Amino acid sequence: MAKKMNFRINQTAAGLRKHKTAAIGVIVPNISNYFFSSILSGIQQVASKNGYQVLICQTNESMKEEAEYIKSLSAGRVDGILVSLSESTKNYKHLREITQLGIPLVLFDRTADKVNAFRVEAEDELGAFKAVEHMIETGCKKIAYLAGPENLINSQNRLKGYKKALKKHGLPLPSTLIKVCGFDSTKVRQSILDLLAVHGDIDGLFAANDIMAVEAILTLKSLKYQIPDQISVVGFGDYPIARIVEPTLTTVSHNAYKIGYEATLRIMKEIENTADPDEGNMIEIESELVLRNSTRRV
Amino acid sequence: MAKKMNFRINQTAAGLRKHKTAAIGVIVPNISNYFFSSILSGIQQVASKNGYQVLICQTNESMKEEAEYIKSLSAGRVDGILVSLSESTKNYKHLREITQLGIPLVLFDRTADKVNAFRVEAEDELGAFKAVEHMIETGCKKIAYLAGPENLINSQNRLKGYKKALKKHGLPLPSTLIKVCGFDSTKVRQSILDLLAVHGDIDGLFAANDIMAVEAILTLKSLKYQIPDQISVVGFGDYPIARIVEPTLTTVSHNAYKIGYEATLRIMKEIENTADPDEGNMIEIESELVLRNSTRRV
DNA sequence: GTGAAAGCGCTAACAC
DNA sequence: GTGTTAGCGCTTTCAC
Repeated sequence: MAKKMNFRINQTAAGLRKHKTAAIGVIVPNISNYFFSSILSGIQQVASKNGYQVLICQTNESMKEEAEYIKSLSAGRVDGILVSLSESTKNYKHLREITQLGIPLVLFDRTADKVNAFRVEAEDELGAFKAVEHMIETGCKKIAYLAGPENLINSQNRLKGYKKALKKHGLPLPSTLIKVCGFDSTKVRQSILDLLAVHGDIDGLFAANDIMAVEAILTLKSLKYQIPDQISVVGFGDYPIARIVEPTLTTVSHNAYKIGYEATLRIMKEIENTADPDEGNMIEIESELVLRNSTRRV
Repeated sequence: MAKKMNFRINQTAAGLRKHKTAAIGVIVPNISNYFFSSILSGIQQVASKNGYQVLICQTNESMKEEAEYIKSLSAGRVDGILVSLSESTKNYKHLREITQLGIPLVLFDRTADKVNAFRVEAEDELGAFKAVEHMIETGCKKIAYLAGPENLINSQNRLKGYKKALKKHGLPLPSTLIKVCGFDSTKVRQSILDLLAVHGDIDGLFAANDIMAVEAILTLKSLKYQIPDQISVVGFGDYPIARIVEPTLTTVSHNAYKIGYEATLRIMKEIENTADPDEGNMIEIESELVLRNSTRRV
């Protein structure tokens, strides 16, 4: 009979009654960035399979928008919230509010350890370490770093990995080898010119993401540098452009899909009160160095 | 007082009472595809600015999942639905159901004119026509076409544009010049080998999207063809890889963001009953030919 | 103007 | 088992 009348339960009413919306809110800096869209794809897949809808919000790297979305989502719209912090997020009041309201919160990729929430991170430090060590092992003696936004924990961790690798192999680290570009490909060309003006003998360049790395390759080629023979280049993220640029880009692969997958598993557990307390307060998704032609062979 | 207690209205309850969820459902084949993620970005931006939340669902090109999401969304979860059809969608029963329920529906990009819903489309036919005419005007005499999935209206329209351009300029069109690859880059290499076996004198190649076009460039380069001098290549979509591949790819730019923007404007009008009846039942977002180095100069 | 009350569509609890 | 009812948190209406 219900079928005959094509009856469908109204999720809004059911949600009101059950104090459950069966929806998860996701806040990301930029939907159309390949890395985030891959994470979103993972989130959507798992959530959907488990009967949750996914509400997606885009902060455009603005802390203000981030706070507004959090407010809006936490007003009974969703059962739990996944957040990847914006570049400009410098305090975490808005995040603490949702945990105080008792709404489950999980941070992914762009995280903060000053918030009491489970974190799903990429292996930023280890990934960067592997990348730089690979450059050293293939003969680089002077490796510059195009860094990401300074207040992002990811940038800080990648910088740590870079420094660690240099230190381990006894290479000097003048601070002038590091240029902060902030994930922004428009600053890459000038940064490289500045670097080369001070250090004409750079033989390696590590960039905080693939977009910057590809821009670096294009810049260096326009300056008639041979890649990888004169300068090796490594990126971060394994974006589609990494396989296309010439030479193809050696890069640290992130497994974005798995980050989304794990973050969603965790938030569902928190919503359903089945989270394992032994799991700790974070997991790291393994990063893998993908060797291509912008670095030399061993 | 309300502020002091940090009171926030419960959207679920308000939605139940007002018969309004202030949410828009979006169904796309693949979130992590650059074209769709750019559209989603546009949708999210406009919706959010107008007080709507965005619920995103991913069909993975499956008609079955598409139908399930439509069922789920139309059960009182959203005020209107935006759909971009999956590759495997061959009938439209599930779409007609939502219009029968009185839920506003707008189709975007991957549309169907057999459904009674407003459509926001890219200029597929005109874009393809411009692309092929440009190849002809720069000296191509025998242009092959790597086609997309046959049942998608976009593929059909691009094919029309291709044929129209050849016809206008009096070029012959043996059916063996058309290879259906289905947006799938894995089939490109074999298709090109097959094409060249029959037509060794091809001097132009038009691909239904940039992913295929880039794969074509890589294949042709591996076969020692000079691009664009021996063979010109044009793609469709203006993905980030188009600027990176060597030679850089001439392609038809879609304005994905605007497609999302316009689709959202329309669905909001339908939800709020302010849709202009004079607007017709579709709009086309202008496509633009972006000239790069995979085609010759005039 | 201010305040009380009905009811949106559902589910959980309880009575039969 | 089957049927009835209260109430989730809000908005709208209607009475004051």
